[in-house]
Amino acid sequence: MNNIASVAISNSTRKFDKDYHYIIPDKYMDTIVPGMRVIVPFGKSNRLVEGYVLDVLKSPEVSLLKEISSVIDEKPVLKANMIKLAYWMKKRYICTYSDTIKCMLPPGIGVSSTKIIKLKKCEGVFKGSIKKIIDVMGEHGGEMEYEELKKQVNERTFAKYINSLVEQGCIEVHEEFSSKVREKRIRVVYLVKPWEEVIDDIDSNKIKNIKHIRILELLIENECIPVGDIVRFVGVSARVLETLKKNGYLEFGDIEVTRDPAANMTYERTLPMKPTQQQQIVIDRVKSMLGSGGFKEVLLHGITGSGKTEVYLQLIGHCIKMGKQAIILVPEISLTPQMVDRFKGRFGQDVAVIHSRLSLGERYDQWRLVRDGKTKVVVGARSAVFAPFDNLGLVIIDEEHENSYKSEIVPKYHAADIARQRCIIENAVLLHGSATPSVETYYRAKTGEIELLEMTRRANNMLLPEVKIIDMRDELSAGNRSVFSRCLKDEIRKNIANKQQTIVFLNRRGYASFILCRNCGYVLKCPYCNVSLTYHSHDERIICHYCGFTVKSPEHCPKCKSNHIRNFGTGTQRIEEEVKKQFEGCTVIRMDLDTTTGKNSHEEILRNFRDNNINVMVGTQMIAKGHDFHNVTLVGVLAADSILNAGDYKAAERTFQLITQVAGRAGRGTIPGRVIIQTYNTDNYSIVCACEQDYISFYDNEILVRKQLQYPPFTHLASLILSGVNDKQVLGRAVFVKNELCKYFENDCSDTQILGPSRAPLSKIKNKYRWRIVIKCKELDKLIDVLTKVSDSFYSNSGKNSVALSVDINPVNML
DNA sequence: AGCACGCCGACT
DNA sequence: GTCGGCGTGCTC
Repeated sequence: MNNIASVAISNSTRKFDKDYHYIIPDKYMDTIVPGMRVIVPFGKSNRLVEGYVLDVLKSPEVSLLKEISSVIDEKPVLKANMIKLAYWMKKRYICTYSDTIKCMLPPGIGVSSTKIIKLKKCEGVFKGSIKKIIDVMGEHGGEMEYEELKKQVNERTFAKYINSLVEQGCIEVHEEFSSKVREKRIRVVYLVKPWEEVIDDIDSNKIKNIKHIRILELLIENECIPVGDIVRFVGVSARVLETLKKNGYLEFGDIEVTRDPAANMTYERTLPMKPTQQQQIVIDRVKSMLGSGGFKEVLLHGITGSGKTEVYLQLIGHCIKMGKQAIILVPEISLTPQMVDRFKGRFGQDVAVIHSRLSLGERYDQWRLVRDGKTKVVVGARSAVFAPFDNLGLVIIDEEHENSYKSEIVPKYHAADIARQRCIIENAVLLHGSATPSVETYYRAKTGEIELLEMTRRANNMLLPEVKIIDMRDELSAGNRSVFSRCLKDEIRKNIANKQQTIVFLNRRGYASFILCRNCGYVLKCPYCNVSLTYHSHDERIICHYCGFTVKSPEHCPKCKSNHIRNFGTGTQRIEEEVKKQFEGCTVIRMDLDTTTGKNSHEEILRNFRDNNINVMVGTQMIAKGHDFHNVTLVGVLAADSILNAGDYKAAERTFQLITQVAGRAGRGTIPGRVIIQTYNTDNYSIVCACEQDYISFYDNEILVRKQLQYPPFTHLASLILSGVNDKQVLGRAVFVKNELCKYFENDCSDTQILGPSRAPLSKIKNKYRWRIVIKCKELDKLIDVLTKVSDSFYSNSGKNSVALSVDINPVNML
């Protein structure tokens, strides 16, 4: 008999996270299946906690098991595929079951408990604090929440008094469990008398109140109507309905409704377009993969404008026809109404759109629609990779190179890795799409690990913009100290005069400053790591973020000895002011993280820019994506090398991707666009290749650099961050971790490098000091294995000192 | 994490 | 002699 449940405990820590076995009581024998949440007694005090049933098995290995206390769900919240994924994630990300499962469930679904105290009998004489407790309870009708009572009694040893009162049988404590989200139910009314009789009653003047007649007429036409609607349409109070109930006409009831964010929207139905020849080849190839029924992974490298989205739509359509489900991931920033319209327009009710602006309730309902098989497609950002389908056919990751696919919180997963594992478990096809694929993915495609499909022609015959690179060293020697080159200034003036719009792009990253000589263009680099050194103002030193190499900030350029050496880091805000100052009467709008905090501010700014024909928009990467502004004919890229010098091994790649994308914003209309790129590194390959929109040359160059410096895809990186309030203590723990690492890597250390500990790039956040250890290792499995051992030993020997360890395997951001 | 057990100082 | 401080160890 399968009477034992293997349960993962919610909110556990690594230290005690494993499957615990519980007896399934007879009354739940037929209800409990894997994937349900239960309440179980846990720990010495048997406090009741939420748990997830991972498995149901036979006969106990140990006889002293506790029983499951109660069941939370009617239907499992996790299907078999998701439980498999949870096992895998726990290993891969060195986290807890609970961490992984929280990714899979909608926020707010978790139960929390409230302790309720009830007064039973209060015989005898009470004094002091005990009397106070009894009195307060009495004032509240003999029943109140534990926390509330504790607050009112305000005694240090409150818990003790409560325990003794429970022992005496004076009071009773029980726990109630509830979630933040639940199904939305509304009150409805429906007829209980046959409608023929109701009509008779009306015709025979038995009912004299006109409002009663109106209500009954409505109910004859509609089976059941929400109370709120009747109140609104007929203009009566709910009282009137009570009267009708009393007279035996109607009855009240509850029905469940779905909170649909798209309920009041209409979408224009779009039909599949006839694919171009290149699109057709891709579609046919992926269709045949879908037909094969096994796991397949493919990269679609399609240049901007080659019509990737239409390919996605047709593949998803095919997937639905096969009776399978599909997930399409897009960067959060791309989840704009235009994008949603396109999917809703094609698939209607079959598609659920999940984005961060949904309320908890809306999210919960969308999640349930997917779980219950009521939708077949999910469009969403990173977290949508966990959509609870059970017959997955296809996962598409659009703009696969985007950083937003990497989670910044535990577990620090990359959506592509989760998608791959899901597709392996569920025999589905994984498609990465991008105009500028990440070097890692393209490498896998070139080496034949995954299939490569290409679309090299534009579907819409758009012209490439004319790109000009401006050497800012020339500007300086010509006496121009402004942030704008003379050329860009002229072009902006022209655009203002011609009533055409301009986008000025600046990748502002306050802390990512670098040191550059404005005379010769030399950037200070670490002698050991070939990355830029960064300036730390608090001790006026320059530091390498990789190995910890540091020197006092120099006053003269080490190369040309000039004193034009400067610390760089200009923000968009300063540029906005600068535009206003330089171009009289110019209207300007700024879009960056600081101006888009509001709910719809993002859309608002873009609409304002378009509709009011604002002259100049200044912004960070968020302006780089997706929007077609037909009147934008000029794009200026300031400090194109700002990321290049940020001290990250992905810097060149990111620079290339960003410039390629920003340049694509110019000339989307009929007038050809101009792009002006200002830089001190006119001959850097990432900038040159971006100007020519030449991905292949960029890749060929970059892959050599990666190989030479042993960076991904040739190794796997791990970043371990130790943080805590006491700087010395943190360093001490970092050294401990380093020693542990050396110990475990000792046997085959030949292809592994352990760098650090050194101060993390963000050396102090919220009063916590941060130290970092970076590991480069050729074998992922080995790396994970060692890191698991090291973090286990870190926690089992953590003592009272409060230093936290955060492990990120293959981080996308080294800053 | 939370909670109990356990072994030493300042109070009735 | 007891109350209660928080170090240590465990959680089916």
